Amino acid sequence: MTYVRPDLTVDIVFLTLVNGRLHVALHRRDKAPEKGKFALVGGYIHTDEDRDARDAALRTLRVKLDFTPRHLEQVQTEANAYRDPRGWSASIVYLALHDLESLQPLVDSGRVELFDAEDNGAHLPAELAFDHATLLQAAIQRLRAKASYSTIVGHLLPEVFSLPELHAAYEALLGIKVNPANFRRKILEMAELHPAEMLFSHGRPAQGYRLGQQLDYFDRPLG
Amino acid sequence: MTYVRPDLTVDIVFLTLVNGRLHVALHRRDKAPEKGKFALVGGYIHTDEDRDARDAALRTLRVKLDFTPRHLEQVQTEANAYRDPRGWSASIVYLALHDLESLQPLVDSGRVELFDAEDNGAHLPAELAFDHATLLQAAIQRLRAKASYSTIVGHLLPEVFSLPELHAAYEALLGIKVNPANFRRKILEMAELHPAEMLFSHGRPAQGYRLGQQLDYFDRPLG
DNA sequence: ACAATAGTGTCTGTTAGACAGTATTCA
DNA sequence: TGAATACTGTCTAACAGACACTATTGT
Repeated sequence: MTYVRPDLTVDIVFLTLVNGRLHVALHRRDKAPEKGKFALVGGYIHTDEDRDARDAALRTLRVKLDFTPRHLEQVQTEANAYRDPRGWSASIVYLALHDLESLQPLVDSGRVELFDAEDNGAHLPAELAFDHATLLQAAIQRLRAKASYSTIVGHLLPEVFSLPELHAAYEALLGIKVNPANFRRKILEMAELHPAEMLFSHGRPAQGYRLGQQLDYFDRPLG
Repeated sequence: MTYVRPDLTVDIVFLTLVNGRLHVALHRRDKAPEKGKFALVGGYIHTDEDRDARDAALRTLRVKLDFTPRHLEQVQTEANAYRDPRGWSASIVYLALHDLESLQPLVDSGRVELFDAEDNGAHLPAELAFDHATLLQAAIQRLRAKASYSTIVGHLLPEVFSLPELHAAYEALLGIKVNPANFRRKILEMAELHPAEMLFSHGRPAQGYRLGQQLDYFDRPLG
């Protein structure tokens, strides 16, 4: 006996920080179904060219946006009979993170639009395609959960960042206040941050830092 | 253009505790490919009867084992060109947990065999089918990670359990020693445990507890 | 010199961990 | 009454959080 094989796609929740608020990169669908609605960047897995699902996500971002994000991780798989009007379908959802600055060309060229994703999606377009509003919230929840016990927040910042910047991103993402002095002490103690060049802006210059190759996980929550 | 749709399956990593060691329920494959090898319980998604992937996992367990586990959660999706000799395939991996006692009939009737899954799989059958050895390790890693900041360990115990039992399971799973007095104070403070009937064994009877409906998550690691 | 931002030192209340002691059962 | 296990009280060292202070730049 053979069974009907559901469609298998990847969808990428591409997030960045704009003025301390999480934003998601969406684009308008140019094909039916859901034509004209805003949607996550995504696409079918191409079994002939993708070695695995992660490859499919990276290829999709490369082809549709000409971009490779600083961070990409699998979040979950949404697979059911009712998410797509065409029938049973499965989407492997990925979370992608990058800093705003290097993302700006994508926005300027119109390949994606950024939408404020805070407040449970209150500022998003009224209707997103398929179940993408749900997928988005799941990815944000994952990001927030990881934020308090890992260096993942660093992937929303430029490659070299200062501790005050990291501190601000941290506070924004978790919606809490953390004493700057204590933040500094804890993060330097728990995370592997590599000193980089100094960063200049208004007042005293700040020490720049770079993340280690791997995400590192804290033994206790930060904040 | 249409694309070849990969096979879409669910595989369930079914774990329980035997004498303080994690064991996994496996069964022998009775069909090619990989016929005769031990494998995770799993199967195809039936688009005609399963509403979603979780349903497919539950149905698979019901049909193949006549059993519904106390806890079932999605772990990750392994999707690539090389995990199945027949070609591109995707497996949505679920983690299932249950206490040993109520699982025993399954073992006795020969529907599954339990294997010690500790020590990185050193005590498993030499070769598991497909990439199931990898899927198993991923699920165990997830369980261990969640153990330190949630009540998930409780799902490896009978519905009513004592704090010393929970303490022992906790120590076994994480491979650490925790002072019993401190464990007791912390867990009662952070988790929602509902007092149940007393449990008798050798010495002084222990207060029985029952988990709340939802897993609860701690604000700080336990131990 | 002053505004602005980065970074340090130190005090205090809370919590984690160690450990001694008490309680309640069965044999 | 003693062995076995469950549970409680308390002391101490470590840590989180608060906050005052110093440092280094641009204007």
